[in-house]
Amino acid sequence: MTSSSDPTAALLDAVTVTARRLAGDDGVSPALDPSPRPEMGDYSTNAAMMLAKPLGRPPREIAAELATSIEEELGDALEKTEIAGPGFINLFLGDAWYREAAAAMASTGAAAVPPVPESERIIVEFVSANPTGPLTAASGRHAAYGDSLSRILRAAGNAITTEYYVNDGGTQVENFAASIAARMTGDEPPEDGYKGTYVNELAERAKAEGHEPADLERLARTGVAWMVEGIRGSLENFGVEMDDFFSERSLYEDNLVDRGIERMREAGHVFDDDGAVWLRTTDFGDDKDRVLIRSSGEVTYFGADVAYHVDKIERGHDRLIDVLGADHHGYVPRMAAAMEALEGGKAEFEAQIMQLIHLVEGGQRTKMSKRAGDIVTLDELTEDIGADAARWFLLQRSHNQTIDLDLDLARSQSSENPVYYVQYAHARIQSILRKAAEEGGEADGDILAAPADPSEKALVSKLLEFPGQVHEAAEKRAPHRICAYASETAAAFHAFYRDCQVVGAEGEGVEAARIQLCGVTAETIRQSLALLGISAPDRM
RNA sequence: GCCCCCGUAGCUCAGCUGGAUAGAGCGCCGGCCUUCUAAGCCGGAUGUCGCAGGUUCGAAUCCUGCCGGGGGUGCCA
Repeated sequence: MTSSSDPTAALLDAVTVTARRLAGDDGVSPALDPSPRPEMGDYSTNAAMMLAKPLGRPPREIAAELATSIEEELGDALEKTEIAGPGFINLFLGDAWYREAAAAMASTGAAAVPPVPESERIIVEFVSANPTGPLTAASGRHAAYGDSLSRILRAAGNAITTEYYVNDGGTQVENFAASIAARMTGDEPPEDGYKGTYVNELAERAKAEGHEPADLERLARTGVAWMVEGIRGSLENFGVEMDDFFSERSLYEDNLVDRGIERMREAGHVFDDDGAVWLRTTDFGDDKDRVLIRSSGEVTYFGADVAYHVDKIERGHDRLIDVLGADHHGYVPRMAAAMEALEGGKAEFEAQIMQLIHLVEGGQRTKMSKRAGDIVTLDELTEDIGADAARWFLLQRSHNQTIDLDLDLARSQSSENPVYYVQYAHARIQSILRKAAEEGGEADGDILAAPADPSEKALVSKLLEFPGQVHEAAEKRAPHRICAYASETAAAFHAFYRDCQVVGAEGEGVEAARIQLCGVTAETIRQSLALLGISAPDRM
């Protein structure tokens, strides 16, 4: 993880080494964080407080001892140390340290992220909305989250596949076909059918292409194909990279369901009762056993889904991440149990539960029911406020949190959307770099010797956080942290912009150093936005 | 009944594998464009971190109980 070329890692190494030496314990891992306030130095560590208990000595006393060792370890890079509060050691760094740090980022690639020590092959399944209607704004939240999470996990060094499970079998597809048929003949859809206006459009198209209302089988297949086509388009417009669409029906055609159930039967976890075939998920922590094949002979959704997950494992994935809606959380224990029953922990199953999103319009929450047709679609949302803004709104909060998205606000104040704040910083930098290129030729001098303004140091410090932020977002499955980081980075740049002239700056090496810093900042912002699936415009 | 999410500023929410004076955006009040993009910057006001105990040198953060809001709990998908 750490490398000597990473400036903050070098600081942390020095702190860790001295702390371990004093404690005689290789397990001690002190933290090094940017100081909360300038008077508290540049970085601070809690090392002394962590050692207080094992050593049985007052933290400030330990801190004094550690500080001396740290100063010896770091030499000239360090201006001074101070002991503060309950026992924090604050490190004060010189301008040269920041110039070297910026230069290191410029040479290794600003946004270089060291890979996780144990890289995994991960398949992320998300959206997987029924192909009986267009994607809703709620699906959009799943799409934004799953896509961004995948990008972040990939950036952290994992091998990622993204997949959409198409539920093209089952009763809801029959209802769907019946609804189209009804509209073709001018009737109302059945009670539990689909009533959205898009069904009328499908009915028109079916008629135009010579479908018979009586041929429900064919209507179902074609209708689903049309919807999947539309869903692919919606995701594409939304900037989602979906590697595969996996058909539920193909499970039957490839005989994967029978095979999966057979394997579970061999493992001794399947039993027959009341004419149905059950999986004894209670052996693995579920609160009741689950039906795989109904007494009618039909395979349940669960039965098919288990077979699908088995297939994911057989394709060689170490970890299966399912992004599921809050209404599916009760489903998690049984799938986890099934995976345990079958594979005995060969692969990790992990569910990420999305909480609800409420769209607020005219001060009222809109109900979203696909069957009633009372929906705001993802396409409408994308068209309303743009894919970039939509993705930002959907990603900026934890996926684990119910959110209100005020559509009126998103529309009317789109120019004040936080995403523009970040994009604007990027565009501003590009403008500076264009001007620097036009007036080029004078940007030389010793960059490392150039003095650094406080807002330059703050910006460098923020940029240095990028790899750690990516790893933290990956570990916590939390894209919203990247939103926060991108905003902070933009703010640090805007402050720098206020304080520091770049092109034509006075002083030995200062202009060159600042141009370099601008380049590193632009790259970091661009990469951050890329992790969110948001564009980084050069002009606004 | 059982399970999951949530309760932090007027609003929407970060922070929650414990650390210094609890943050951001929006909204509100007041300033800043002859200078690389004012979609920006600076200053100001606003908090019983739901309540009560416990653990700790230290709790918004961890533990227990309670209150309040939302969701789930099918031989549906």
